[in-house]
Amino acid sequence: MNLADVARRAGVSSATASRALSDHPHVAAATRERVWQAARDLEYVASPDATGLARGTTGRVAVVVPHLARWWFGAALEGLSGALRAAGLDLLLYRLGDPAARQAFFDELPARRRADAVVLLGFGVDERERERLDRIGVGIVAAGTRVGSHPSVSIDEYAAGRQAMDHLLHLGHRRIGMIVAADPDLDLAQPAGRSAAYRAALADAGIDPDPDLTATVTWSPECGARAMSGLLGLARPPTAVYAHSDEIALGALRTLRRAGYRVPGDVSVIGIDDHPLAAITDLSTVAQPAAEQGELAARTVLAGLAGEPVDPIVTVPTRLVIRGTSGRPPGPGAS
Amino acid sequence: MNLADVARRAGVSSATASRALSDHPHVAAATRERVWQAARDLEYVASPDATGLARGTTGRVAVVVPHLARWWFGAALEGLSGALRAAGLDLLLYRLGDPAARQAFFDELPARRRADAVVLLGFGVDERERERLDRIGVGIVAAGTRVGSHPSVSIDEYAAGRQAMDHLLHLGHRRIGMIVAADPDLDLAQPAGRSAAYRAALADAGIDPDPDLTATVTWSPECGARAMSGLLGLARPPTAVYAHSDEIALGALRTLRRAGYRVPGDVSVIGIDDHPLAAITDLSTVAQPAAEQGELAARTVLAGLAGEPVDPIVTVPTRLVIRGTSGRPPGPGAS
DNA sequence: GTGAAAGCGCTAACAG
DNA sequence: CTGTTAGCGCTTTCAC
Repeated sequence: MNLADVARRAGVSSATASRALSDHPHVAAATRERVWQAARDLEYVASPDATGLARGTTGRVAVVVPHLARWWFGAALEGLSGALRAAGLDLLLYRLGDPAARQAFFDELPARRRADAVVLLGFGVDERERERLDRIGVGIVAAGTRVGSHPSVSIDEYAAGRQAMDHLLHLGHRRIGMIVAADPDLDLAQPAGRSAAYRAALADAGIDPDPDLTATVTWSPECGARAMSGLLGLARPPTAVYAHSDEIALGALRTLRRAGYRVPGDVSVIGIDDHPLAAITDLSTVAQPAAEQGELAARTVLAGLAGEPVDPIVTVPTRLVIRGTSGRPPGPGAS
Repeated sequence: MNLADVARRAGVSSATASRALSDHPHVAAATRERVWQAARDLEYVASPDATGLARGTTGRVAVVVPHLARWWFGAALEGLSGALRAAGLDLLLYRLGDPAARQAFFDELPARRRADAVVLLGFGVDERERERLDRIGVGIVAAGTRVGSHPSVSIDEYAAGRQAMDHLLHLGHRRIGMIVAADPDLDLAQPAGRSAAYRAALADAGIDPDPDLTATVTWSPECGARAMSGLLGLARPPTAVYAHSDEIALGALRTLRRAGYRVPGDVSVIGIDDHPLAAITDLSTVAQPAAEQGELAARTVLAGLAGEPVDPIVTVPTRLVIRGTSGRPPGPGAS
C-alpha cells in the first residue's frame, strides 16, 4: 500500500502517481482520476516521513509548553492545534515540566530535524536557552510571552493590569493589595507588566504604594489563599485585592469567605484571565482570549512557512469583566 | 551536519558511524568514541524521518483527545507526555474537537503512517470509528475510556460513584439528587457506570429512586448550575446532590449559595474528579488520578511496542475526599 | 571491526 | 503529459 502499488494499479509510473496525488499541474485529467481511484481502493496514505525526506520538510510543528493542566495552556493549545490541523500540519508536543527535561531539550534540540517550526507557548526562556534556540534552524514564534526578537502574540500585560486597577480605583478603593504570580516558567515580562500597572495606576491616583500590600507567590490557588491571609493580618488590611491571575484570586476569595469577610462588601477582589470557573464563581476579572492567541500563533507560523511577511508583535485585546466580587469600598459609616 | 559529515570527520564510513551512534555491539571502543566526539562537535541530531524510513518505525505515538481545556485531559496528557518523553518517543497530538475534524481523522487515518501506536485519551468512539481504527495497523490503547477490546486504563466508574453515594447515604441522606454529565465525546460507559452506582446505592439502602431527582446535562459548570435550579424547584427538593463531575458540582454550588441555601447545612454536594479548584472550593469529591492514567497508558504503549505482554484492562483506584460540602441532612428539628 | 551497496517511500529534475 | 533517473539521510545485510 505505498505509492508504487498505487502506480502499478493505475498503470502509470510512480512519478506520475506522485504528481497526480499532489495535484501537480501537468497531469491528464483522466490519469489523475485513475490514480486517485487506485489510491482510494488501496486506502493509500502517503508516508510523511518519506515525503519529508524527499522534500526537505517535515509537515510538523513543535509546540513547547511548561504546563498542560492549567487553563491558559489547554485553551491556547486548542486554538493552535485547530489552526495547524486545518493547514494539514501535525503538532508535535513537547511538555518540558521539570528542569531536567528542559535542559535535555535545549541541549539536544530534538525539534531541529523533526519540525518545520517551533512555537513556544507561555514558555519563557533564559539567555542560554534563547541562544540555543537560535541554532535550531527553523522559525520560532512565541505565544503568551516574548522570546528575544522572534515573532510573538500575546496580550498587553500592562494594559490588562491597568484595566483591573483602574476599575478598583474608580470604585473608590485607595488601599489596594496585589498578589503577584511569579511563575518561573513564564516570561519574566508577564508579572513585570502586571506589577508595573499596579504601581502606575496608584501613582496616577496619587497614592503612595505600601510595600506591605504586595505579596509574591507561585501560581496556585493555595498560594493565593495564603497570600490573602497575610494581607488580612496587616494592621490596615486592603479594601481590595488585585491578583495576577484568576486562580490566585479564587484562592484569595476562599480565605476571605472563610474568615467571614463579605465580598465585595468588606473587600473586593479582581483577577486576570477569565478562567472558566471565574464565571460561576462570579469573579470580576480581565478576560484574555487564550484560544485566539494560540490560533494567531499558528497563523504566524503558517505565514512564516509560506515565506510571507509576518507581524513581529501581535497583541490581542483584553476586556474588563465586572462581576460580583468587586464593589465600592466600605464607607466609614455610609451605606 | 548529517551522518555522512560525522562519518567523514571521524574518518569512518557512514555505516560504522551509524553503528557507533546507535550503540551496536561490534564496534571498536576507540572508533565509537571518535564517532561520538565528531557527532558532538557537529551538534549532530539524527533525522528521525530518515531513521524511521530505513527502520520502518516512526518513533512517535499519536494521542487523540476531544478536549484540551478541561482539567482531566490536561493532567492525563501531562502524565502521558512525561512517560513517552522518558522513553524517547515523540508525541503527536490530534485534538478532534468538532465532528468534521473527527470525521476527517477516521476517514483518512493520518496516524497510520505517522506513528507507531495511538492512544485515545478520554475519547469514546462509535461503532464505525472503532471499525476504522482496526485498519490503522498500529497498536491502540485507551485511557479514561474503553475502546473495543483494546488495552485500556481507567478508573472503575461504578466504584467511584458508589464511594460518593455511600458517603451521602452514611451521612443519613435519603433524598439524593443526581446530575448526570453526558459528554458525547466520552465513552458512554462513563456516565453509565456513575449512574448505575446511584441506582444501586439507593437500592441497597432500600430507597425508591425518584426520577425527578435525576437531571442530565452536558459537561459544564453553567449546566450544573441550571440543573441545580431545577432540582431546587421540586416540590420536595433533595437534601444532597451527587454530581458526575466537580465542574458540575461547582456549578450546583453556585446556584445553592445564590439561592441562600447553606452548604452543607441545608444541602450537601459531592462531585467526582478532585479538580484542583475543588480543594479551594472545599468541595467533597471522589479523587481520580488523571496524570497516573496517562502515565499508565504510556507504559502500556511502551510494553506493546517492546512486544511484551500487556494488561488488557488496568484500573486505577479512586479515593473519597471528604471536605466541606457534605454533611448530615437537616434534621426535622434536631440540631 | 569496518566498508560497500542496496534500499526504506517519495519527489524532482530531466528527458522524451 | 509521462517515464527515467537520482537522490533525501539513515540502516542493514553481506563481504572483506
